Amino acid sequence: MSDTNVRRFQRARDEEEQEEDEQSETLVCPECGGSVATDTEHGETVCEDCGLVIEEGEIDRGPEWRAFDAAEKDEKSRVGAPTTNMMHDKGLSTNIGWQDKDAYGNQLSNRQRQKMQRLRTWNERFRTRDSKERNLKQALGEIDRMASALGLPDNVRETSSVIYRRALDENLLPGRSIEGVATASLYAAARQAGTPRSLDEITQVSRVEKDEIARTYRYVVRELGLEVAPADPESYVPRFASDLDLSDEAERRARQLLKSAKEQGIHSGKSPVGLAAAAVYAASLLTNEKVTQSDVSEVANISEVTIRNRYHELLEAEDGITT
DNA sequence: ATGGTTTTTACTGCGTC
DNA sequence: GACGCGGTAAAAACCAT
Repeated sequence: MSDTNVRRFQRARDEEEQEEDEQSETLVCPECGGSVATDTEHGETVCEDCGLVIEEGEIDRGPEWRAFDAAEKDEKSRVGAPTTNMMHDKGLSTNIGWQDKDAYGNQLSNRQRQKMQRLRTWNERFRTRDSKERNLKQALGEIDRMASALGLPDNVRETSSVIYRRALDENLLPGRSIEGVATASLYAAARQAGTPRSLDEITQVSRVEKDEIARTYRYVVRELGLEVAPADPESYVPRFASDLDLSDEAERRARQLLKSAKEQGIHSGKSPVGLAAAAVYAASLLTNEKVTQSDVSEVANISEVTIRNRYHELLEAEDGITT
C-alpha cells in the first residue's frame, strides 16, 4: 500500500466515523460498537461498554442537589407556588386554613381548635404588620374590585398591582388617598395593556372623583416615568362593536377607517373614544347595519355631534387614501 | 391664570315613515 | 308628529404654557 493510498483510506475512515457519530446519538458507540446511554444527571452521553464519552457539557435540567428520601427532597427543593403581585405579600406568607380539620380531614379537638384560632389571629396580625402592608392590602382589594366591575383581565390587575407597589415604594402616597392612587394605577395599567377604559368608566366604579383620579394619574405617571402611549382608538372598536351587535365585517371596516385616518394624521389631538365611535358608526353605514348615532353615542359615552364631525373626517380620509 | 383647541349642550331645519 | 340626521353657536372642558 502506498502512502497516498493509506491517507485516502484514513480519510475514508474518518468520514465513516463522522457519519456514525451523527447516528450514535440514538444507537452505537464508534469505538466498540456498544450501546450508548444518556446520563442526564451529568449531562453526558456515554458508551455503556467502553465508557467513551461521546457528548458532554449538555445542559443539565435536573436539580444540582441530591436527595436520599422524600423528606430531604422537600427540604432542598426550592420551587413552589408561583408568586403573584396581586396579593399584598406576593402570596408568600403563611395562611392558616379556616376549616377546623387536620391534614387528613379529621375534626380537631376542642383544645386544638382554640389553639388554631389564636394562631390565626396572630398570623393575621403579623401578615399585615406595618402600615405599608395594610395599605397595600386595602389598595389591592380595591384594584381587584374595580377590575372585576370593568371586566378587565388578570394581567391588567397584575400590572396595576405593580404600579401601585412602585408608587408606594417611592413614597408617592402621603397626601393622596389610597383609593385615588389605586384607581390611577388601574387606569394606567388598563391603557398599557391595550384594553383601555375611559376616565368616565373608571370613575363609575371608583370611590373617588374624576378630577382626583385624573390628577393622581398624571402625578403617578410623571413620578414613575411610566410610558403610556395615547390610547389607540382601535382598541375601543371591538367593545363598541359587540355592544351594538355589529358583524365582524363592520368591525373590520371600522379598523380600516381608523388606519387610513392615522396615515393622514387626522387623529392627533382628537379624543380616541370619539374617533372609535365615529369609525364604528361609519362602518355600520357602509355595511348597511342599522345603528343610529344616538345608539353609538350611548355605548361610547360620546356626544352625537362629535360622532358626526369625526365620521365625516374619517370618510374623507378614506377617500383621500384610495384616490 | 390664560389662551387655544376640542367636546358638549341646546336649538333648528329637513326629509322620511 | 316622531324620528334620524345635519348643521350652528355658545358654553364647558381640557391641555400646555
